[in-house]
Amino acid sequence: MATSPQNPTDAAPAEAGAPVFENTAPAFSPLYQQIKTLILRSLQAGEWKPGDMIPSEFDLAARFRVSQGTVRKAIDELATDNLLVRRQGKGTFVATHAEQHIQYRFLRLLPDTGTLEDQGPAERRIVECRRLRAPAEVARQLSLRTGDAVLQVKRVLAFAGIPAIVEELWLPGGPFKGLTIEALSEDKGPMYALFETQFGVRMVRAVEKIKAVSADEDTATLLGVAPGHPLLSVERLAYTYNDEPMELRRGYYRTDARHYRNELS
Amino acid sequence: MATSPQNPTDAAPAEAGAPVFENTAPAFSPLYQQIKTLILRSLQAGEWKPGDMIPSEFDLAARFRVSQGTVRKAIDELATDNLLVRRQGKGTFVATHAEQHIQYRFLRLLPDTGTLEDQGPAERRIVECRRLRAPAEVARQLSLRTGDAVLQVKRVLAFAGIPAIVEELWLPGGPFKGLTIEALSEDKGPMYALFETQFGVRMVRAVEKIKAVSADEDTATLLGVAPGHPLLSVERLAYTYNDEPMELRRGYYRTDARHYRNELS
DNA sequence: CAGTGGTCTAGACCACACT
DNA sequence: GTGTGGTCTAGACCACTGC
Repeated sequence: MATSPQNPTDAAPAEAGAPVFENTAPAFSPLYQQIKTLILRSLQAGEWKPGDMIPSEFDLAARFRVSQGTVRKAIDELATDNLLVRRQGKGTFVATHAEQHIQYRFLRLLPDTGTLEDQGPAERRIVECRRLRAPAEVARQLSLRTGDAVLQVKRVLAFAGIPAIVEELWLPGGPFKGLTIEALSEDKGPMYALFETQFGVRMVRAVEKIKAVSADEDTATLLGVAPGHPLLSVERLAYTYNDEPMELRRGYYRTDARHYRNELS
Repeated sequence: MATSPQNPTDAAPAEAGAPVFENTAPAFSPLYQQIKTLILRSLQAGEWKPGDMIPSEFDLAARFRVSQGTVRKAIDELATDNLLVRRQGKGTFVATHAEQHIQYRFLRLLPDTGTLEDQGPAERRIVECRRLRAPAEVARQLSLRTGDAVLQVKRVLAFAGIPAIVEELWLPGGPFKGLTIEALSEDKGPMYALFETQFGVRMVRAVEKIKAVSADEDTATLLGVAPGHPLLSVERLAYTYNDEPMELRRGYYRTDARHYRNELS
């Protein structure tokens, strides 16, 4: 490939698939960024599914007609974004919520004392799973129109028999068509793993807004505390590949014996 | 430098300062990691202070007798850790809490509605600054011995006249010898910036534990809420360069019109 | 203009995993 | 052994900043 994207030389006659076209737009973007975009596109299109091994750096370099080092830089950034996982000697894999040794990658509620995997796995109980029309606020956050079909799921998470979290999920009806309370209840493992295998939806990142609130009657009952008990209110908006919002989640966390852990840097 | 750390060739007679000595220990670490450690050591030693420009990649490469690309990789990682800041065309600089266009890098409390820099800057009021002996729990977290000298600071932060945060800081007495309530009160700008300029202590990262609690009498009065009002309890342990804990901070946040924002990925 | 970081390439060799 | 990612080098050129 040319040393300058604007000035291709003999080595690479720009054919179909060649990612270099700088002269078209005022914006300049480095080759590795273009490669990154192309890889992302393949991820979105489902060419490589969560858990799959993607082609080797060398193969991708040939496919995109750039050097292996350029592909490497693209993959490096996708790996630090947790979209890909590199494994030396084996290959590069599409990240997945299943099979990640940490069971709940997005759950930040930890016990105040004791180890990480102390009192066993979380016990899940699905309370409800309904199909209904999106309220205005839910629709806005999910980039839908008010009244569009959405799924509402309520569930309770407990540790060692003691309920710790009650939460309500809102999912767009289209991508999650066919989701039933039975499928949710029977499933073992993270819900986001089920979303991947059953609906091809991979949650990539999320933003949470946290507040302290007083428990209302219903929530207090579900969590086994007195009404008015202080709870952490956690509102999460989760996104799939293209910064497309795919889940709105509102949870109430008991923090008597647990805390929400956050790392700043 | 040699292509193999274990097998130096003619080009670089290992002299003082050469970072390569793989045969001494069973652990293998890549060259760029060793360079990273050496740069970190210079940062800790204060050879380059916050805001300073460090030598160019080329100069560092000569100094450490490695290629520029290897230095680049080391600096890349230090930059993603927010220890260094690269500025194209200008140089690489030591990160600082002052002069960062975002005023409070570690403060995650945002207004529910409105822009980032909406209702003006935070108003700070120092309530107290005392020198005393470390309680057991404080000492443990700061890696001190019970009874060692520590500084305790209490302050209130308000936005547009409405108090939003009350917090209590514990600082080790040694590094912060001479810190007075006057210095704190007169200071404009982030407290962590003052720590850098006055005490040479740079906070690099922090871990926060978040809970929901009910306001006690004193806290309620300071924050202008009723006792029992739900508050966010935020306990922060902040570290300087060598993962050395340097500040314990316990804060209570009002979250009526604000929320703690967190990004998951 | 010179100096800095940023991109891209090409090739060599190492460490690791599987077969 | 073969194939993968991981490290290291050397050199060329681009983009940005400030003199």
